[in-house]
Order: sequence, then C-alpha cells, then structure tokens
Amino acid sequence: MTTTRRNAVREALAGCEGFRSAQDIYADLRADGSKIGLTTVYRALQALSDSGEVDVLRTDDGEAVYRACRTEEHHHHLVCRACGRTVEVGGPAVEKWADAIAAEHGFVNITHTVEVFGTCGDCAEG
Amino acid sequence: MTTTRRNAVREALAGCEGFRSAQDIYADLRADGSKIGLTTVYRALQALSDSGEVDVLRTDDGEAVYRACRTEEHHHHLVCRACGRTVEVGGPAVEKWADAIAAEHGFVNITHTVEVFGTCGDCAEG
DNA sequence: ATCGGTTTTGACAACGGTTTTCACTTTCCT
DNA sequence: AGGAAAGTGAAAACCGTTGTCAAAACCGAT
Repeated sequence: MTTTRRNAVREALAGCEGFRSAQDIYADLRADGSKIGLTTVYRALQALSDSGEVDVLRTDDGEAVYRACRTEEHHHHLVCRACGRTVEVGGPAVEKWADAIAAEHGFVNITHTVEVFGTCGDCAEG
Repeated sequence: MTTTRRNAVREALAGCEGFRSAQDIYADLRADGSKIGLTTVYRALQALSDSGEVDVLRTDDGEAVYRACRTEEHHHHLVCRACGRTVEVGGPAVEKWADAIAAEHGFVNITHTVEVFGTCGDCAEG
C-alpha cells in the first residue's frame, strides 16, 4: 500500500502534543504545502484508528479528535482544556473498578471510556 | 417554566430505561399523537440538560443521547450495548483515582467522563 | 372578553462535520 | 509495456443539530 498520504497524516499527528480534529490536520498539511484532500485525511485517520495507531475521542460538540499515542497499551488521557496538552495515564485501578462494577450487575464483555479533563500547571498559573 | 412541551419531553425520557437520541424522543412523541416539533424537542433537551435534570453523552458516531437520571448526585453509567438498559453506578474509587492522577501531573480543576459498556445478563444468555 | 406585550412553538432553511460518489491518477504484478 | 487494483481529491450527498422568523399561545392589565 502506497500510504504516502497516510504517512503524512501519521507524521502530522506525531508532531503535536494534544488531540487534533481531521480538519485541523488537513489545514496543517495544506499549510505545509501538501496537496492532500480532506477526504484522504479522513480516510487515513479512519485507517489509523482502525489499526489502533491513534486514539479517537469526541469533543463535547461531537467533533472527532485524534491523537498519536506513545504506547500501544490500553490507557486513558488527562487533557488540558486550555492548551490541549495531553498525558497518557494508565493504571489497574480503573480497570479493576470497571470490571467489578460490571460483574456486580451481571454485565459481560466490558469496554469502558475514561477521560479526565483539567487545567495543566502551566495554564493554571496565568 | 412549566412549558407543557418541556414536560412532555421530560416524561418521554422518564418512561424509558436507556439513553435516547433527540430524534428518538421526537418520534416517540409523534407516535403518541403529539404535534411537537423537532426544534422544540432539541430546545427542551438542552434546557433539561443545562438544569442538570438529564444526563447527556455522545455515541461513538457523535450523536447526542439523553437520559433522565434517578439520582441528582454525580454518577456514571453502565450501559448494555444490545438493549440499551442502563444502570447508574457511583463510587468513590474512580473519583479518587481521577483526582490522584490529576494531582500527580499538576492538573487542577478536574472533571472526568467515565462510561462503561457491556452486555447485560439478559442479552448475554441469548 | 379584549387589548398589548412577551414567550413559546414549529416549519423550514442553514450549518458543519463526516461520508459517499465518481472520474482520474498512481501503483503493483506479470 | 499493459491491465487490474488501489489510492486520491473535488464536489455532492448526508445527517444531526442550530438558527430564523412568523404564527400561535400565554398573561397581566384594562
């Protein structure tokens, strides 16, 4: 597979700290002189998220935002709502809690979404 | 205030167990003979969620879904992805974990979203 | 009841993010 | 080279949601 285009998207994502929308990435690439199309950006992001290379989440207004994550392992995000800086956090605590809660109510085949939002130290001291 | 229309939406929500989209509720009300408009349903849901009477979350495809919750207190949801049945779960464990994680990285003013999806006992034994 | 005004309502249009379509190009395989 | 298969991008379609605006319901004061 060619994926020259997909690599461009991958690298655009790798170069930033927080979550970015498809249109953000499109704008970035165009600003860098790429002739990529919006459609291709969407396709690349879909492929990358299908393959687990990037994490996706939805903003409050329903927009999908993407991020290239450092680790392959299951993790969650602590996102600064001012600057978008994101740190990956993991820990058995939540996982255990989710499993326990689910078992308690007879639910099986569990998945969960956990995201934490706040203001990071740098942004807070303004 | 006591807008009859808003009450209609409130009751439509109160009568069901899981999360419903705005359009679902609109369809329900119309099916019951109401002449309510879609716009009004959206407005009512917005008002109800602003006032904290209903919880909102986003499905994977970005659609907003609403639910009338039994408790005023902060809680999370365990949702059956087959039938939509939802149980409200709470517990200091996650809250503590979120606070600790945030503090550890210097984040303040924390909020978090936690949702657990699975298959409920009834749906699993099919 | 009736008048003014405010508020609520709903058909319709507009919007924005995402997906589909489709014709064109590029790549891959032989 | 040559033909099939995959990739690409502009524009159109889609769909949930929000804005517009005129008509309708409401309400307090006559």
